[in-house]
Amino acid sequence: MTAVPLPGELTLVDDRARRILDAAVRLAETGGFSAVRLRDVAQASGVALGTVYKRFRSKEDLLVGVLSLELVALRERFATEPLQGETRLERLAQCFAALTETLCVRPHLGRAVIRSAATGENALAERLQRFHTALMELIVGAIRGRDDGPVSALELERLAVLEDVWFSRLVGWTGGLLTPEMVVEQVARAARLLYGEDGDA
Amino acid sequence: MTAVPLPGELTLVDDRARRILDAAVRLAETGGFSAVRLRDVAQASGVALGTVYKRFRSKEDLLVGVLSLELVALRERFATEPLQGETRLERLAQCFAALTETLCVRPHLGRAVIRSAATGENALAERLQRFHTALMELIVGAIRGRDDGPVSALELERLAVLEDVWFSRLVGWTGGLLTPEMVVEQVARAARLLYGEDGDA
DNA sequence: TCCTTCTTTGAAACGCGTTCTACACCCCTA
DNA sequence: TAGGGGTGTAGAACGCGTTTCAAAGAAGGA
Repeated sequence: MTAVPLPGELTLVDDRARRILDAAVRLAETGGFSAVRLRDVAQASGVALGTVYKRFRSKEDLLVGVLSLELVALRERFATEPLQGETRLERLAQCFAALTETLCVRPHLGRAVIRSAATGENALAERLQRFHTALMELIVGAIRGRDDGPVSALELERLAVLEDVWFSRLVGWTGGLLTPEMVVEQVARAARLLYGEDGDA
Repeated sequence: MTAVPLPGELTLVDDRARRILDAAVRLAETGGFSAVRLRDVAQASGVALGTVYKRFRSKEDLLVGVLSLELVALRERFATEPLQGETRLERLAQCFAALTETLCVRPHLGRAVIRSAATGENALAERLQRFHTALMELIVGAIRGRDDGPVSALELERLAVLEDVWFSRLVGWTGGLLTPEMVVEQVARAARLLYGEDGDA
């Protein structure tokens, strides 16, 4: 009996898929994208190669699956320890700093995952769409103050822009053009441009 | 005698490299990334496979080279027929519309090229850095009005953000999530967010 | 003209993502 | 107890990016 993934939900993977994802993480941590050889993934997770392809459409699909797991972990972390910033702009910066840190503390893994997400394969669209939605929800939840009302459409547009900036800069990091600190700093600067220096709204 | 590429310059490719790039364009136009098989590129351009690898470090490198060629063509077009918009914001929107159109009129080619640029290979860093610089110069030149002064640092930051938005959304297009019209529209909207609705500054 | 060095060539070889095939297993229903 | 559909497995096979290598040109320099 295999668990069927619900629409919009990131998790809900069966036992085999979980082991496959774990193996992919281990391999990517040490050697990055190229070290995630699907034969090795299969062996390390104790399944046949065909089973890997039964769960994931491609190597990139698998690594985007890893990305989703990271997001779930971060979501739980934010649930237990909310961001501390006074203003929304501060919390925004902290949020993207945490997101960046999550990907950059294990550089090989982060690069592999981002590269996979950036590939732009049509087969990845569905998974990436879900990831995008979940990320947006995560950010919205993380930056909302205790006594804030609902986020406006304007706010959502700004957040989408910031997400784009973040993604682009991460690709720059992946390519060796930027450091994680630069990524964080530049997203924060973009946020200031969008919100005005004061950080109200 | 092989032409040595000057730093910061996109063109200056020798005859063989040019033929290789042309062949890559032809193949990518019809079948996209996967149709650009380097054996075919070599045969179609009349050189040996080793020569292709002498000029380009990888398949992605080759396709980023194609991207640079596109940029050169667009630069010449802007030089002969400047953008017509009244306000800087209008010209900005037109500029990104032209950029998007350039990539999206031949979808297979555009997707292949963007995918290559998004790969985040360290080996591509240098070439992409040059491309990025040239693109920035192109945009700055294209949106400057006849009687404008030099662009401010603030303006450059805003443009960098817009470039990020554009890139991210193009990746979205590549993945089948967005249409070219949506890309253009959303970049324009981001510009309005950054500049304020009026479009001065 | 001969030697040296660099480039190009043709072809083979390697690695790995991806697909395919044949077979075993398990659960279900008749 | 027999049969059948779905899933997993082992392993081979295929395609293509990339590397390697020996041999052939090509372009100076003495």
